[in-house]
Amino acid sequence: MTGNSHIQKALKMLENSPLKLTSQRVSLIKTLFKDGNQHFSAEDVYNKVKNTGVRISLATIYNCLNQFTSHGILKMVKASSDKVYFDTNLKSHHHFFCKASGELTDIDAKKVRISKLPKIPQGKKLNSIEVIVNISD
Amino acid sequence: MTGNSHIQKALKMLENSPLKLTSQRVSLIKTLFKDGNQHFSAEDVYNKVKNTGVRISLATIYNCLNQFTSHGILKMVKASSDKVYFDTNLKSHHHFFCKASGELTDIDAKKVRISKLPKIPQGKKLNSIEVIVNISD
DNA sequence: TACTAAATTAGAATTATTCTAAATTAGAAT
DNA sequence: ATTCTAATTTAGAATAATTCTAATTTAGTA
Repeated sequence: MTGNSHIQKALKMLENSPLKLTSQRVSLIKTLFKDGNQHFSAEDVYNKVKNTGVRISLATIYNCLNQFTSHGILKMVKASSDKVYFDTNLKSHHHFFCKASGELTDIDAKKVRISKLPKIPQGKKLNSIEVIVNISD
Repeated sequence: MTGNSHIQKALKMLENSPLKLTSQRVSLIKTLFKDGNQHFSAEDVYNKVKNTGVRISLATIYNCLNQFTSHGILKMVKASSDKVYFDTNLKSHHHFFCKASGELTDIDAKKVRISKLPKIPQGKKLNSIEVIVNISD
């Protein structure tokens, strides 16, 4: 184990972005990408980081998560919940969402095939397709 | 025109539900279902109703929209926005969402075919599949 | 007509998120 | 190395959507 490759890849993306390499951003990435694909809210991240001993303000957490998202280092997921989740899985994929438990799980893009789609409205271009499979107990 | 059939159908659903037939609920349904399939936020509804001369408190709007949703008289839609939208289109369908304009448009279920889907996790059951086609200018 | 549980309401409370303005810092220029 | 400047961080205030509270009203039943 010569360093976690998820972390390395994310740090590389940060370096290649116009964002400055601050200690907060580096700590954040190390915490977020440590355990592979994960979903978390801003509050989750705030606590996760706090547990590592580092202290980053909630405002900074929000700032960074949003900036990471707009620079492709994270994805944002909105399921039928009341808060935004961030996703370290950057590959194209979909989600199971269980409203009762609030649980969000990845679905590999390969496991879903969309074989028919309507034409995109005049003057607009396709950006992404999100499939949310709502499940319950 | 012997009365709007969308309104009639929604009112029938209200009557068949355990919800009481209050003047607020009836006004709401008449306003919401007047123009066919529509998407609106709670605030939109509040203003829409106010324009008809009727006054219903915002708390009641929220209460009713939520109750209508859980009794199948409305659908709730969450796109990549910061508020919840309610949808009078009860048929199974999907959505185009343009983040820039905030515009949400229906896609008929027939225009989308999902020909492959992963198996549902242990002990859970499939509830619904939501496809959001994100578009931009 | 009276009764009771459900519904409505104003306004307070809550939650997630963004904003503000002051202090700090990364990275470029010297 | 030192200085400089724009970007970043931060605490705390502000905002926006939504839910809660507790008092009043009402629908539908007895």
